[in-house]
Amino acid sequence: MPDLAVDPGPGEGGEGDGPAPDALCVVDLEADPRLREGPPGTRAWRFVGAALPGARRGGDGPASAPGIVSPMRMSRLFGATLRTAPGGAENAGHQLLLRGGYVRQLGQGIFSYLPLGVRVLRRIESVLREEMDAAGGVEVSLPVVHPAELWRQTGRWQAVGPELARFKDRRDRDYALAMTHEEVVATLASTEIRSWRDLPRLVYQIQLKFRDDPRPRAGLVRAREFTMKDAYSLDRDVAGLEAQYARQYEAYTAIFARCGLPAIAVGADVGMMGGSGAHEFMYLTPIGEDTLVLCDSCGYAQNRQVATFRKPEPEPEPLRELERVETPGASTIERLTAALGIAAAETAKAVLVMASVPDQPEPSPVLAIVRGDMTVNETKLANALGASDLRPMTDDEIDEIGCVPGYASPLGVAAGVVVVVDDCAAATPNLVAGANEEGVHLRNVNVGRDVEPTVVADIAAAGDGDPCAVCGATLRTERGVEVGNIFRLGTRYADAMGASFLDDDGTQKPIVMGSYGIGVGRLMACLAEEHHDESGLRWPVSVAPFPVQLCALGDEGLLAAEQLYGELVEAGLEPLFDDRGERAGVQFADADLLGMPLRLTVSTRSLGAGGVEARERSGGDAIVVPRDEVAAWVSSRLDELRAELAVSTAARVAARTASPQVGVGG
RNA sequence: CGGGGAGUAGCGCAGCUUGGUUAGCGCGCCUGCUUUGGGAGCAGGAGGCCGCGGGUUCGAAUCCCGCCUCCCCGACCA
Repeated sequence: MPDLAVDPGPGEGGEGDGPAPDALCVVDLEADPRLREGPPGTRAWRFVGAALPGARRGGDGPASAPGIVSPMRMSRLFGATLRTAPGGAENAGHQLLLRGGYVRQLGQGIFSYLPLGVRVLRRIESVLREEMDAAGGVEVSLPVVHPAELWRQTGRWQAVGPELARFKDRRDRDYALAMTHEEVVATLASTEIRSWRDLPRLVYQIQLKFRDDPRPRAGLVRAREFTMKDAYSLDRDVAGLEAQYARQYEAYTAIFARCGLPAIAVGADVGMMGGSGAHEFMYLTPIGEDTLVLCDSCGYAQNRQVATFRKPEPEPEPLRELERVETPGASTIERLTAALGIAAAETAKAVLVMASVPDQPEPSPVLAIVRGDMTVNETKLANALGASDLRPMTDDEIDEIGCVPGYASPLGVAAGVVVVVDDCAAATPNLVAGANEEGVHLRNVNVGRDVEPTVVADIAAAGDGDPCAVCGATLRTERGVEVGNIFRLGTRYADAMGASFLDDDGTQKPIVMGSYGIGVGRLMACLAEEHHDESGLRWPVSVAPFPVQLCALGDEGLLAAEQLYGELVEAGLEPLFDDRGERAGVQFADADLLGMPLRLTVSTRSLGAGGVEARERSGGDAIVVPRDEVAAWVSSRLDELRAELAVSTAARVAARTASPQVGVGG
């Protein structure tokens, strides 16, 4: 028993070699009868914890990750379990995280993590660190408060809008809260990277971000303040970027597999990041807000924002004379085709928007044309225009450019209106289009002859039933949550921040960058969504806050459990010990709710049966493990669960990516 | 930002239409006794600026005005 009076003094038991004092106190204070009498005093807590030699035992985490390898008594846990979820929590995963005392909401999109939640985060983070390190990464920690100047240099101070939270300091200088860290990394690189010999590099951090999301929702899935693993690759050339990009793709695949999240990579839009190509890693779930376009035949997978499809080849026919046709009340494609007895594919649909283009002070009017059997994809349209933002035109604005709602047409539109025509509409002859006149359409409109498009591009949305652009098989859509992404940034940030290096040919060249993000809290939320049942969470062994929960029933059970707890701790198994002395039902219900992979129960009954009852949260019958084999059994069962995880996660992915009609088999 | 909904005890809710005793219920919490393998029973108890501010009234949780916050649906993201 350690001497309570010993004060190790500052410095000892600190960073690196010592245990996290609080974690230890929890274990050893309680074992000291002197401290069980009343609330432990601050002195005793601090001194006992710090004075214990070598008290952190076992665990597989590195010594630099305090808090990961520590057991816990529920009597010391902070955070109550709730029988009913707070109102407003809609999806099951979020409800269970609230009910289990993992997280609490503080404000819109702002969350506190309680001890259990923190432990899940730490587990995920240790997977992230291992994979980033394995990919050649080095960890940094970058500021959350950024001087505005940084963002002005890349133009994003103006470009990103209110999602970037801004404030002034006491001297009226502008600052931003970090929503991402490209600017800071590029600035650092400009001083740290001098020669081609300093490249390639990969820096990463696990750091807070703030994005003033216009609409946070679904709990941790879309928070405003969130923790993100963000990595940045620095390379000499595009070939180097491609190599690191591929390496990150592999690392991400490994990360999600290890965490037990069924996620797939899809091609994606680059959004505000800019650059030349990106992938998003999507958790496949109906609660997802993104729509993915998938081909079961060839594996084509893209976010709908950028997905393409094989458009029909228009029948060639001679161009006929333009012809007015009265179409009273036919202000929609549906009514128009009914009125004229033609197919939607024979019509042209006009969509009117105002587009904000970064260098122009005022948004410009845009008239976009697709065939009536297709719909406009706003992201594609924005990309075709180089626009940062699109919004629907108001009625006044429509009037101003000489259009009539429902009969809008590129013919006779005001000068200066940007006309974007989908490539398929441009190639289809003799379309029926609006006449910019109430109740009147035009037959035989031909792009090129009657309409002079500013841009011809693919702006049509792909969807269910469209033919795959690659193999022609039928595409289908799936919902997903974006849990990670990887961007090829190129030299945009290096150019802006002056981050260059001296190459071996004696010339200064800009550093080629990539950036790679994973939302840690979002990943946790997705895991809760994926791994639960009606009674609670069912954490994958790799991310569970504790691998095993120890329940103790009755006085005899409690006594035996105390000893067993010590043995498990000794064996490095990090048990969560329910030492509250609650009734069986309460303990079991909480154990189910909290969701540790294994549950051990010690009671008069189990001891009479020869040992300890063991049960898995994922299901199956309870078994009795002989008293002196428990630690070994737990250890080997956890190993098996770890091994099974990758397989079961792969199966979960397969179940959602294979086409439904393919039998699963026995 | 547009549209809809909600703020009453730690959590979930009723009361409000038609103002009027001390603002209720379930769960949770505290004390005692009994119980003790799937959220126990009995008894006793604690806990409320009824979101905030103003107004109407003899009197406001309740009616009126303003504001704040949160949730949901649409335009945006890890």
